[in-house]
Amino acid sequence: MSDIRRRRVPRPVREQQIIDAAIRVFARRGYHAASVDEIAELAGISKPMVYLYLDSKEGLFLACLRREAERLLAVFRAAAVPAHSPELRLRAGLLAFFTFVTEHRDSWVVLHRQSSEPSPAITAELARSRRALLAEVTGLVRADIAASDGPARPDDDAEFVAYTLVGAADSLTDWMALHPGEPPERITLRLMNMVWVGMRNVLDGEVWTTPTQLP
Amino acid sequence: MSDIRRRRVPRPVREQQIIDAAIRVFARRGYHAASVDEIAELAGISKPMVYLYLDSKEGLFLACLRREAERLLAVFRAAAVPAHSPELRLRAGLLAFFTFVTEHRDSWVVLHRQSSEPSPAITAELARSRRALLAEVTGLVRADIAASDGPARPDDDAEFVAYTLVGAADSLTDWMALHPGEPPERITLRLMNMVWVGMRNVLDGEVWTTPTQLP
DNA sequence: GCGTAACCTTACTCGCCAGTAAGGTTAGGG
DNA sequence: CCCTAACCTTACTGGCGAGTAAGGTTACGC
Repeated sequence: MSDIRRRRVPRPVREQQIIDAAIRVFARRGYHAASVDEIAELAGISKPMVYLYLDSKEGLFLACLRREAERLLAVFRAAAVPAHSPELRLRAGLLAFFTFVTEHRDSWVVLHRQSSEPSPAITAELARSRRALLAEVTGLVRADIAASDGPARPDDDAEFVAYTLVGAADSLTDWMALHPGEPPERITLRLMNMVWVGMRNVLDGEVWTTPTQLP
Repeated sequence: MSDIRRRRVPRPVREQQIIDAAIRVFARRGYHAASVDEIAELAGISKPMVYLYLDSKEGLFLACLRREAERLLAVFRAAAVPAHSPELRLRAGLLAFFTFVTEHRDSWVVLHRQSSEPSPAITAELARSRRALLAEVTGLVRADIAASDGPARPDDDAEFVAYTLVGAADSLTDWMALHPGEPPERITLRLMNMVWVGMRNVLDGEVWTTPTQLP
């Protein structure tokens, strides 16, 4: 480290340290159970600093949401560049996602595992960031529709596929925790194997191909 | 209703009413933000009754978890009977799930959308109920492996597929909220279309069938 | 070298909520 | 009819945690 026992730290740096600590605590305890005191202590600072810089517990949480949503989206967009074919874009996007979650597990928990509605502002920001990710995925899926030779499908289908993909990826996040050795590449590969063919089925209209007996 | 303005209600009935109310409040607010007072009021009763019958806030939450986990498992098992072919079993299981969530949205939220760790006992019970559902799905997937003619695959793969399915189904729960008209049958059909073929790919070993260009 | 702004702390207040004490009321068995 | 157990209430306590008041300390520009 280059900081020679510097107790006093300039505001922009300290703000990031506070947000770093907050993400860890919010992820571990959830919004309500997290205490600002614990966050402050983890950031190596006392509570009033948090209020001076981030305004309130809600403001602190919003700052976490905004910063991490931005980060995740940036990583995702950088990977799924339009230069590739639709399926390679999707593959790259998934790989970027799994890599991100491997490195920033807490961020994903804060962004996507919040059940309650602590306040209108938080509900809104949470909805914003989730919609942004879903929109990105839906865009990839739609690019695939355009590349397909079938008739134009309603947007419903792209959205449906996007929800399926995001949900699957989120759940596989837990699977990763159970299998620490597994590299993101292998998970991406297996998930691609599992959904790529099926996506075309859904996007080309619903034709369940192999019913062996009818109910 | 058959109750002729009966203020006093026998314990077993009242307990269920309290749990009903608790599920609604826990789903809406989350474990920590939920107040026992609000639950009591919604159950048409005063707070000490809750403590008399369910012991503590934690005990109340555990009762909710146990009752609803049991319910969901029962519905799922009743639908996915071994008499059908593997794919029809899976279809029936998914349909049962989506039907259950349509009718008992709050139960699913309480069972599956809890990020924090309020107490060791709750963490344990939460893990138990999730593992039970995953085990059920993994069982279905394994039945499919047995029916497949490929070599015996490691259990990893069945578990991987189960996580993907549960995650996708959970996320589609949100999609359902956005499309209230959509019947569970249509969602099940689309999801089957999307994953059925791909499952075989994963279970038969990873062979990404259609890469158009390599990275 | 000194003053001022930026950085930081201790030590509070105040409201909310889990949990409880103490006792009131009705059903229904004898 | 009456009395006891089951049902239910009002009215508290105690602690935790968000938010703040008041003031102390160091860097750094001039």
